[in-house]
Amino acid sequence: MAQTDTVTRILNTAEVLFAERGFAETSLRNITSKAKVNLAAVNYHFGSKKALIQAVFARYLDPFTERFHATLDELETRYGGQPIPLEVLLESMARTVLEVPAERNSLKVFMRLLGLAYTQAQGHLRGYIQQQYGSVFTRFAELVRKATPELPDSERFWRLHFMLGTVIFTLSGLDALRDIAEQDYGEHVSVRELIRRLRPVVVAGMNAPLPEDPHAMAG
Amino acid sequence: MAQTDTVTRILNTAEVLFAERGFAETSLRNITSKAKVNLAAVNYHFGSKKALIQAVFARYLDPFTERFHATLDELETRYGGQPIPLEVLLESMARTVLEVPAERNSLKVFMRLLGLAYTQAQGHLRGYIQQQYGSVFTRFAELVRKATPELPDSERFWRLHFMLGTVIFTLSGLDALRDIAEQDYGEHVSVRELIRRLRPVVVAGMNAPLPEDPHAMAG
DNA sequence: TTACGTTTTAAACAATCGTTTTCCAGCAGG
DNA sequence: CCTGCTGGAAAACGATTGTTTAAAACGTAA
Repeated sequence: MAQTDTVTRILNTAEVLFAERGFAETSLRNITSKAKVNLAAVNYHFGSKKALIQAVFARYLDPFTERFHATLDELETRYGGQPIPLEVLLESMARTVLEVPAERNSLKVFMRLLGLAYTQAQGHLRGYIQQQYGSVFTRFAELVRKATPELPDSERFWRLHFMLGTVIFTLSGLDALRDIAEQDYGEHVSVRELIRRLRPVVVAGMNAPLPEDPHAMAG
Repeated sequence: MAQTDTVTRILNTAEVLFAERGFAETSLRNITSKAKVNLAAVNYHFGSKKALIQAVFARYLDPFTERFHATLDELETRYGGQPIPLEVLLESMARTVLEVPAERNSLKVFMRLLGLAYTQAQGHLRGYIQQQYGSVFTRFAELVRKATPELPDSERFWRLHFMLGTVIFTLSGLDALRDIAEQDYGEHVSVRELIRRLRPVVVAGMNAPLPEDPHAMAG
């Protein structure tokens, strides 16, 4: 199928350009010219630029959610009702995140896209991701709840997002940070090296003592 | 001066729209029409859209750096050579961040702009901020170094950026998160409430145990 | 008043955007 | 044969972008 070739060439080029410059700053002409396909091909195969953006995300998130669900299945049977330790949960998530993009382009692109999805409002994107892939996060959050029964629900909610922020923010802006680190310390860090450094920080953050309540705590 | 009125009305409108939609998604016509000034006023008073973006940042970052330098001066004389505790440093930074926008619009706008500066590449912006306001961060990092002498330099560098990511990511995407939290727990969190929750997490993250080294650690 | 520098205004600029239309090439089954 | 369908190519669509131009309005000093 020559059609598939055009589609994947568009997707491969689009994901890189989106990750580099963002959605609004990347025109369809940028994509199609670099991908060596006709301009109209995007609207022909995807329908619109919005749909192309969603397709780029789906190509990462579909295999990710599938594998992550499988991983959680496996964990739940292995621990058979017993709460799964927080470290195991986080480690499993990190491993799944690392696995998926290995087959495709790079983890950098994947993380950068996640960061854009969060910050670059784009209305439709956040809704699409929430609706399409929200279930796996809900499931993960429920397992984290069982792993940290001492945490008030609202406190755990916020800490999960704090940690999500740490990881996505770091890996999303990795290129810029890597440049600074390299010129400051002359050391080049790999993504896996970074995740190794992230783990104890994330675990410590989740297990931090509860904030003292100044007036009254709603938790 | 009627000129100042136009300038500030442009800035006030621009910062809100930039924070809401991003830079590329906000046109000069959006700004000028909402600000009820002529379209050409932007190019007349600021020169270009890029310059307007930088001016928006400068209006927050100039007073911030000035106050933060003053705060650090005060801390250094109070502790007279002794290392300033990490909690004090973080607390001082948080207080300064909270102080500055109180006079103007809202903390939300300030944080959202910082998030955009990080993620929305915009080449010129990152360079501008780094070059214009890098010194105060360098000074802060040096004080953090003295406060955490047991940390390897590279480890501290990364953890500082981890924590920066946590705070900026959280407060930058606050609106979206707040919506989710509100519908999940029915509880409305204020920014100060969030910072109260952030503090123990950040401190714990900075003081986390060092990662075990799998092969060899360069730090 | 006249004159001058500053600010505002309306209009147009060229460039780029996402999308649509039109036409053509290739290949299937009747 | 030609009919129908799919994918690609070129061109044009109208809309919107940041920026510039030129003239009008303003306030102030001579």
